[in-house]
Amino acid sequence: MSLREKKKIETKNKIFEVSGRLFKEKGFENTTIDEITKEAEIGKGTFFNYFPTKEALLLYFVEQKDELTYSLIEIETARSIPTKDKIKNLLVFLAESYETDKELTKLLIFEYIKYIRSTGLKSGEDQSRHHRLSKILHDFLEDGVKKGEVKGGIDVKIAAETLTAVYFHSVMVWLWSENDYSISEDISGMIDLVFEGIGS
Amino acid sequence: MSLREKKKIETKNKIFEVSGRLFKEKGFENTTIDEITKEAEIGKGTFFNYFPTKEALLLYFVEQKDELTYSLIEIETARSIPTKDKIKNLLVFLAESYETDKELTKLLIFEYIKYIRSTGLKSGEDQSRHHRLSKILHDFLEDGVKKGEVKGGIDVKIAAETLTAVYFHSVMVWLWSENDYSISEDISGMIDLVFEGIGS
DNA sequence: AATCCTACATGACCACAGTCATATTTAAAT
DNA sequence: ATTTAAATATGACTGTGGTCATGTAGGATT
Repeated sequence: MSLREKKKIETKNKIFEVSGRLFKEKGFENTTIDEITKEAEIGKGTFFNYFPTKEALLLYFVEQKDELTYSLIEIETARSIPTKDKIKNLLVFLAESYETDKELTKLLIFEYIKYIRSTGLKSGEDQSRHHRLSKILHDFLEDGVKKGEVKGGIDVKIAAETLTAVYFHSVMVWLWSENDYSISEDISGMIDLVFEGIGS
Repeated sequence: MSLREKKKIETKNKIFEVSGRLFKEKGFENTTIDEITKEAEIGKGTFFNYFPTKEALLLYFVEQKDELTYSLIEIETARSIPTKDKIKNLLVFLAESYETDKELTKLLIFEYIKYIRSTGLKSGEDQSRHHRLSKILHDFLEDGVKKGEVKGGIDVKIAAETLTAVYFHSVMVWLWSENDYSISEDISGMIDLVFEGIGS
């Protein structure tokens, strides 16, 4: 590895380290680029050589967290249990992983939307939460059909989307609710309902 | 009405008029407060006497559009048709009302989230899209139960939330998709699924 | 009609994200 | 070694949203 590459990595790490600390200390909005660059002992312009915007930095944290979460999930859900339980476990686990820090999650979702708004989810490049989750659910459901636990006649794709919808909606409502209720029950109830159907 | 009140209304209208025109001409982001105030022939500070932020202005447009839409809906859905169709009509109608201007809708949703993020949907004051839609669906479903078109055993509240979830999710996915497919079919398919259930 | 009070108007000013021309450091070429 | 080229660093500068102390005009009080 050349000297240049070493320095680059070093600088990027320094920015992470410092900004991570500052964000925790005083929040994202109250931390300025000037502060970060001063603490990291680099010029202001240098920051923008590594991250195009302040938000891009935040986004990196999101990606890292997601990476970890999804890898955990894939292990966890490999167990062979009833399809419905598997789906419940998955969605509840995901939801609970946000439960630790409501404010941060709000911020991240917000920045995420801001991001996809400006970039427009270019050409499948971004396998975003949505597609990823949807795909996993899709697999679960197909498996469920094979095992006879899910109706054979349904469109698995639409079913996966519906469950994804239920999940995201629950998280959103929970995030912006004042009182701290358990999101798990909510999701669980909706999944039951989707399995049973509401038509008579 | 005093002269003061008249001037106030006049100024507010002027800001609307001018900003509406400029937003259409060059987009929200590319329109500066300086431009708006110059065109409206007011001081820059004056703008902030009427709207706390630039986004607040945008939000007003949202509210006005919503007001119109919901009043139309309440008339439209009074007709006595099968519950499922009623729900389909409602959600498809709502979704299609966004279909005319994808970019603007994105912007509005984004600003809306930004707004509720900062204010936190204080104390029921904001009867937001979500609660409003959820309530209408709730009524529809209860009516459906009475008419025997919806299962009696289910929790109507959860069912309403599930349908709301399906709706919002469809709109979101549609908004940020590249290709222009029909959102109506999507929603329609999901509603069918929720009525039938996916469990075997 | 003179005085006072209050609501509103105003633009100089500030904070901060992001840019860019220039400088510096590293690597390659000779 | 020297020169050349390319990558990276830098901070003065800019654009813009938002603030605030001060000014001004409408309306009440005498």
